[in-house]
Amino acid sequence: MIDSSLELLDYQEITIKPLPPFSFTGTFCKPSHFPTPDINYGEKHYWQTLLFKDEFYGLKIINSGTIYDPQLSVKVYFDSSKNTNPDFSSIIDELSFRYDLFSDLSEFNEIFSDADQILSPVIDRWIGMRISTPYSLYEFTVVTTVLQNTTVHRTVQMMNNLFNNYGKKIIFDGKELFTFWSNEKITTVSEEELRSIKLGYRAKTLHRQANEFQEINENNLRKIVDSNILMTKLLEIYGIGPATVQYILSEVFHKYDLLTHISPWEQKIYSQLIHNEKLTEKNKLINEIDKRWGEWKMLAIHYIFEDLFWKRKEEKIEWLEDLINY
DNA sequence: CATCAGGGCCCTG
DNA sequence: CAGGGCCCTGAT
Repeated sequence: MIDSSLELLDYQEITIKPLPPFSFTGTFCKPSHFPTPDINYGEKHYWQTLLFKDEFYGLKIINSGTIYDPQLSVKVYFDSSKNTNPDFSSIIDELSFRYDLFSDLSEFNEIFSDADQILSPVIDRWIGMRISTPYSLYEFTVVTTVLQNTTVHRTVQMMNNLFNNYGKKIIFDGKELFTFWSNEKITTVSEEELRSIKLGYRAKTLHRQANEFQEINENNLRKIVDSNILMTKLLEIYGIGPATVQYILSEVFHKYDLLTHISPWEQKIYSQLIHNEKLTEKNKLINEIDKRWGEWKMLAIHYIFEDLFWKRKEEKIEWLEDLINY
């Protein structure tokens, strides 16, 4: 790429105290997600880029607290030559929403941490974990679009092609990471060009979405309380169908009370974990999940899922390997 | 080599 | 409301 990289030397350190209990690792590190070149994490540190209100930022998030007295130290790197007065308080608000830092999960913990056979050992390990995302709705929609009808391997390839062509490479804290691009940028790119970076028919989807997002105000969508109303709105976006909308509802908007669709590979995983069998009928699974976890079902599923993928990092789980197509 | 399915969705009939 | 088409790639 001709576009040169941008080095961010100045930073401001801000402190956020999430609502306890809070799991740093559980909230920031998601082993079930595929890797992207805008994020990097280690034991106690997490780095990501951020495109926020047309400005590029680099974030280093440090766990400087404990589960019951949580604290995050966030170094916000910025481009002091152009961005002389960054709005740090808006950045704090945005991170708080995206990572769901202040939600109260005490009811969830109370109901399930002792009595629930499947959940209680998982909550034991991951108490305070949030369903979170580093992304805006637009960015998340791009991710889910390149996930559709393909293997993880090719998804990774498509994301890298997108970041290489439309992202901005920034350097901060010794890290070299790409930022996401704006939807405006994609509106100026032809569908043919998108096809040339091997997005296949998704080129059309991404192009239409970029245009549609000119009219979408994410902050207004965040104000919608009713999950069903929000779901209906989201389904109006081209390329968002029943599978994708579930991920968006829980990961972007932190709505946990809707489960209407189960994809084939997830069906196999739930069958194993809940009924200890190869394949349970979809409706039976949906009913069982609703009966067990009610209003909290998507959060419960997330806990179980991430726990499973953490285990997978330590030891191969045979029945699971077959379901993950790399 | 050729064929095919893969963490869906849109569109048509 | 069921089912074909969609792009590319690695597996067979």
